[in-house]
Formats: sequence, C-alpha cells, structure tokens
Amino acid sequence: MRPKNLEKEEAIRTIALQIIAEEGLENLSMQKLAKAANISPRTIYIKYENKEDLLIKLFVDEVLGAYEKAILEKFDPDMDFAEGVKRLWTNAFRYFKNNRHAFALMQYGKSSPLLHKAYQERDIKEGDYFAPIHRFLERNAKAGVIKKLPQEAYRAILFSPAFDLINEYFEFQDRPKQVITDKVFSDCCEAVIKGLLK
Amino acid sequence: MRPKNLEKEEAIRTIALQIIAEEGLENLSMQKLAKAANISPRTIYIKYENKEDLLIKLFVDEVLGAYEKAILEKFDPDMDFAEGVKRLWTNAFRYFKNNRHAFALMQYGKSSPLLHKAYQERDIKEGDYFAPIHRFLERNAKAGVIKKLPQEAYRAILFSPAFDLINEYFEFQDRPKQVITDKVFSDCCEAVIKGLLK
DNA sequence: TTCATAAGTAAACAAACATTTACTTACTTT
DNA sequence: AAAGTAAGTAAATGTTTGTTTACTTATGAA
Repeated sequence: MRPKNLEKEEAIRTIALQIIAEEGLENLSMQKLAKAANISPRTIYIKYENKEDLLIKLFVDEVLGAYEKAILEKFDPDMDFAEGVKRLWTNAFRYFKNNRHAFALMQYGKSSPLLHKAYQERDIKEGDYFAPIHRFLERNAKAGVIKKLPQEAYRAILFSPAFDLINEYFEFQDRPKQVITDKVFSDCCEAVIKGLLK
Repeated sequence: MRPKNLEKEEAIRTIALQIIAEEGLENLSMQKLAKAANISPRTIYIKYENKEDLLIKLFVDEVLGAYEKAILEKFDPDMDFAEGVKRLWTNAFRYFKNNRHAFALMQYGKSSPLLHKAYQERDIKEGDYFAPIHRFLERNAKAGVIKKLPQEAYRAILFSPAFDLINEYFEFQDRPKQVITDKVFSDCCEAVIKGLLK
C-alpha cells in the first residue's frame, strides 16, 4: 500500500491557516486551498472527512493543542503566584509571536459557532488543559494569596488582556512603531497580578 | 416617489445579526437573509451596495456605534478613577445583556479581516469614540493615580476581561447555573482597577 | 386624478462552492 | 518481479453563492 504523504497533510494545514489569517475564515474554500497547496481537492478528502472536520481538526490540534502545550512549558502548579503568571504570559507571547497564523484562527474560536463549540467540548472531554492552572489558582486562593473567584473569572482577568496585547502587537503595520514591547507586556502582566492579590 | 420602507431596512439588519449570532458570519448568505426577512434579494441591494457594504455598515453602525454610545452613558472624563471604570463596565454589561446578537458580531471584529479593518479605520477617521476615555486615563495617569502605560495597554487590561466575562455570561446554556453574576462581574472590575492603581 | 419615479418583486445569471466519480500512480507485501 | 491497494489526480457533479434583469407596485407632486 502506498503510504500517506505527510508533507501534503502538513501543506494543507499550513496553507489553510495562512488563508484564514490573510483572507478570513469566511473566504477559505476547499478549491482555493487545494490550488494553493498544489494538490487535487480530492486529496483533502482523503485526510479529512469534510470542510467542518478539517476546520475543527485544524483548530483543535494545530492551534489549541499547540498553544496549550506552549503556555505550560516550564510551568509548575506549585510556583509562586507572580512567578507562575509571568511564566504563562511569557510563554503565550513567545508562542504567538512565532505562530501568527495560529493566532488568527484562535481569534475565531470566540466568534465562529462551529469552533466555539469545538472549544467547549474539548475543555470538557479532554481532561482540561487548564487543570494545572486550575490547581495553581485554587492553591493560591486557599492560601489566601489571591481573591477567591470562579475559574471563569480568573481566566478572564488573567488571560484575555494578554490576547488583546498580542493582537495589538500584530497591528503595528500601520503604526510608526511597535507599541507592545516586551516591557509593556510585562508591565501589564504585573498590573494583572497585582489586581488579583489580596 | 415611493419612500423607502424603514421597517424592511430594520428587518434586514435585525435578521442579519440573528443569523450571524446563531449560525456564524460564514453562514450568512444574501438569499438566506432575504428569505428570513421575507423580502426579495434585490431589496437588500437597494439599501446596500453589496454584501461587504452590508456587513461593514451592520458592524460599524448597528454594533460598534450603539456599543460606544451605550458605554459612555453617564460617564464623565472627570470622574474618580474607580467610579469611572465601574460605570464603563456596568454600561457594557447592561448593553450586551440586552443585545446578545450585537455581541456575536462584535466578537467577529477581532477575527474577520474585513471587520477588523473597518474597526481600525473607524477609530482613526471618526474622531475616536475612545477620546473621553483617553482623556480620563491621561488625567489619572498624570495625577499619579494610575500607572503610566500606552493607551493600547489600558484598553487591553481594562476592557478585554469585561468582554470575556460577558462571553461567559452567555454560555450558561450547558451549565447548571449562571456563574457570571453581577457580583462576580463587579468583583472582577475591582480587581482590574486595583491592578492599575499606583 | 394622473403621472413620474423610485421601491420592491420573481426569476434568472454566471461563478464559485463542497464534494464525488472514474481513473492513474507509487509503494509494500508476497 | 508481480500483484494488490490505498494515495493521489483531473474533471465533473449538483447546489448555492452574490448579483442582475425585466417587470410591477405604491406613493408624493402636478
């Protein structure tokens, strides 16, 4: 039996992300993707059931999975609170700086119902990537280091500003110069930390 | 001359927002919209140049414009810092609670390149709705009440958590009960305020 | 009351869409 | 070396897309 060409599978994923980042999810078509990847449309259907399947796998494996792995690098639930949060922020910033196209699809996770649903279902099923962070926050809350809030609230306060800053970081095309420097990013991180401390 | 039927124009906008919220921007078609609004496809083209024009006007006028007006209600740049931020948060929460479909399109403003571009251009051209908030922050920074950060950083820290919480607020379909109560929302607001104070 | 005119409609347009059919190619196993 | 098989292709499928054409309707001005 002829083996699958893994390069082609990777090309599909890479170029799909590129089209989504540059033209938007609503402008990705199977034929455009096939042409850009220099393959036949049929080849996509060997690797993915249909368009929905491709998008969900792209989002869950290539974007969410890689991101979650990246932000937990060198992170330990037993870290000091400020240190732990700084590590998560640094990891996220570094990862997306190097994966701009992944960031674009990530943003669709909050808007597109299809991806949003996949995001929620993954969180429930997959044992929750958030678990180490959950433990980290729980421990610090119990120890009286930080305010007691629902997990959803911690997530909103701790991570959404980082995403917004990364979004701004990518926006410096039309600006005279980069506003979101490492310094600004870490200043913001400290402000967020301070806000949660008791 | 026969006058435009404003009810039809409103139906187009309302139902377009509804489809986007329920099925996603990528599943909104002109014919689906026309059928749902009980009009001919041609009628949409009397009121809007094309699909892009419709989407941008929907986003800018119906969503961004209404939101900006709503959050500045009873806000004054000379307010005390904590009081001002609380007012902005309360206004945003109230507005989106009452306009769930607008919130859905708002979320696409960060992902869809078309809307994202419209968002940026509006900010530059339109005299900037953010101006009163800009002055508010500038004054408090100069007075030494809060840390000095770029405007983009203030935006990220101050507003993105509110959006995330509102998003969570709408998610309680599959949950036993509402997690994001008024209490949690205002606790988060206070944490964000504390983080920025010097 | 008539008439000019833009609003509105139903039906159609080519182009683009997701997906499939019929076929060829390349590699593993025997 | 031959055969079996899944990977891969080119071209076509029927459907849906955004938009337009040709026509009808309703209304304010004369």
